[in-house]
Amino acid sequence: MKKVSLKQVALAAGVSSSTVSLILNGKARKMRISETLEKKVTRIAQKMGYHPNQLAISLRTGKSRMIGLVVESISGRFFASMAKVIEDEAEKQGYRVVYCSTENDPKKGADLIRMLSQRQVDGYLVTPTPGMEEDVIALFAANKPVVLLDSYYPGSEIPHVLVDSYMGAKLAAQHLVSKGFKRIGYVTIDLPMIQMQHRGQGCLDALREAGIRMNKQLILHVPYDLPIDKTIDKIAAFIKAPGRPEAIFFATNYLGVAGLEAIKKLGLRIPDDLAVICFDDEDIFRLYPPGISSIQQPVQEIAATAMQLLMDQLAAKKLSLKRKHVLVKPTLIVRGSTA
Amino acid sequence: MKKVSLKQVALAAGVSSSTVSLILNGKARKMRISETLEKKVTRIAQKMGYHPNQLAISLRTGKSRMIGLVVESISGRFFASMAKVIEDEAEKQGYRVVYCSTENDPKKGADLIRMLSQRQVDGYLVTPTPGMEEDVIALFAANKPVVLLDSYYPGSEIPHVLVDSYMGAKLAAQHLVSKGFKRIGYVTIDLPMIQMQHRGQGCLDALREAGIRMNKQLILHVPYDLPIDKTIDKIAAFIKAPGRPEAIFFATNYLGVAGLEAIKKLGLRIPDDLAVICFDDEDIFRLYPPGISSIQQPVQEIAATAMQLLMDQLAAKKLSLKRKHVLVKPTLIVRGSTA
DNA sequence: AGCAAAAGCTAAAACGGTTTTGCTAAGTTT
DNA sequence: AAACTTAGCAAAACCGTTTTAGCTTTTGCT
Repeated sequence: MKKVSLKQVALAAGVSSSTVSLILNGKARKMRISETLEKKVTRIAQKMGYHPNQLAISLRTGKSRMIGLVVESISGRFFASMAKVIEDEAEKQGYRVVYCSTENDPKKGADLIRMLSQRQVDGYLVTPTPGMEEDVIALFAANKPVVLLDSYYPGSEIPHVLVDSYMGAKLAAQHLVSKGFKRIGYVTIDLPMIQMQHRGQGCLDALREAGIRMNKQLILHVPYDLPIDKTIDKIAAFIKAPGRPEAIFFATNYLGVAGLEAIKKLGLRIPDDLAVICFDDEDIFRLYPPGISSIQQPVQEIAATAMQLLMDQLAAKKLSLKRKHVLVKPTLIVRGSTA
Repeated sequence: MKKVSLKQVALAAGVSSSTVSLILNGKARKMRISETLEKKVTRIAQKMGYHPNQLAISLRTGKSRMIGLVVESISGRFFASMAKVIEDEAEKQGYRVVYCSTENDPKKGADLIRMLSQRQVDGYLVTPTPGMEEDVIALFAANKPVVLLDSYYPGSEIPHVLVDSYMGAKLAAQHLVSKGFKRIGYVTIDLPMIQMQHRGQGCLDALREAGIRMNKQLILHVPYDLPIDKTIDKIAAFIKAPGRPEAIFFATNYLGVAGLEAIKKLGLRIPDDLAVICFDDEDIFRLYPPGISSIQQPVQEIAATAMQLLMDQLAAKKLSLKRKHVLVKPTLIVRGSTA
């Protein structure tokens, strides 16, 4: 089944390996190989079950036809929803996708970039996490095709595509306001990533414009490396603190799910005791009674656009793209949790 | 950042590339390279930012240090829960994992195997799906390390590790019986995979042993390629059919989630109107009120064992393993849905 | 007939490493 | 002093493919 090399085919056909290579790559015409021979070699290669060694091809040509996808967590929803779209898109263009997750380990990100580069991937799709900034920027500076997903590095020119966090957060907050809620809580994660700042700002602006002032007690910053049960406890404490919110806006779906657990633990009813909305949708939000409102990211569009940007870079030698930074529009999904 | 080759390091150090290779691979001692030179070359390589081209190494050594993981769906839960464990385990042994999904496309499975083999992966972890049987068997026959997950091919000797479906199904059915339910429905998927037969048999035996006879109307076979909304409708129809079940046992978590949607649609209350238990746990089952009972697979154990089996094959030249077929024990998780 | 051009294919270098063998010079034996 | 070791490194073969630059043999033309 394996181990059939060009050389063996050549031997069997009684020709040189270059001839076989030319024929099998469709360059027979260009190289004036006779049709008779072409047919013969093709048949023999077929019969012997020849399949080229992709490693050798990559080594020789310098193109691996692989792109690396670096995400935060391979079990996460972002990955799950993105992966298939990206893979399909890549396949259409003849590329394979290699998935990697940083698992929030600052140094693992750098390692992964290095590892992908050693394996000669042609392009990189990465969701920026703290700790890999220099490596990604170095990569792009070295003229490697890179597209950032879900976030970006302010000050760097690296192409990216992500949802409009500011707009999404504003939509969510405005929705809560329109439902008559006054004491609106905001639960966010304590990570220095730019989109988190945008979400906070969007929420703040919406409330300010509605004439609602936000005090510190209505904002919860959850440390990013807190274990899940501690996170739930922290949110529960936040919910039942004096001056408790009537509605909560969770800035990520991870926090939203933790929030649901906290609410369940406290025995509160949604939306009667507490309304809930969450940035970024989740399977569970659709199903969980009474349905959790959310800000939905157009995942399909993000993935497709990112691949487009990447393919542009792969194709172009030096051609500078026009739209390198894409902001896609989120959608407000209203469900029972904010009724 | 890139493009530093062995040769360049050798040139810079004023030695031959073989010397550099030997030193960088720790074979300096064995080859009696002077310590002075070793230090010097190491330093220079470091300073130049040399990183070996993995493709070239693989081509030369014949080992890619990659293993291929072929699953049904990359967005599915099975993948999500398995991937991290496998990746961690692989990393410990210095291997990278390449993920692929067949997406239930019979011919894509075969393509993937071929593709992985062209990329010279060292070993294969695959969840068998219809349509790739011959290819996987051929692979194993060609002496490639292969381990099957989640299912297996009866009659083939390929190592596998999976949960004891028969026992799991029996546990679930017995649990329902012990709760006093008489009219127990069984919803399964119409796929010819062996573990599905075991689940059906386990359920049947449990009921028979309890003196409950199962009639055809209490069994629903959902066609495997039915779109999700049709599946939900079909389950809903099954639930409200004459002679409706008091409790339902879903044979897969996919069916279980669809079932929850159906029940929600019908406005039934769990467990008052209908008790529910499901083979294979899901995140959502923990959270979904009142908690959905399930048969939990020890995912961690499955993944670790599978990697163990694979690594054994990778290490051994011909050494036949003792335990090639592993059946792990499932656990009954009792939640509110069967109270 | 003589010569250039075209046809049809191959040799060889290159990609970037690993690994075995070989060569030289100094040190050790006898 | 001749014969062996041994230390220290370089040469070269090899992995499987692509690709360019030839090398023969025909064919076409005058």
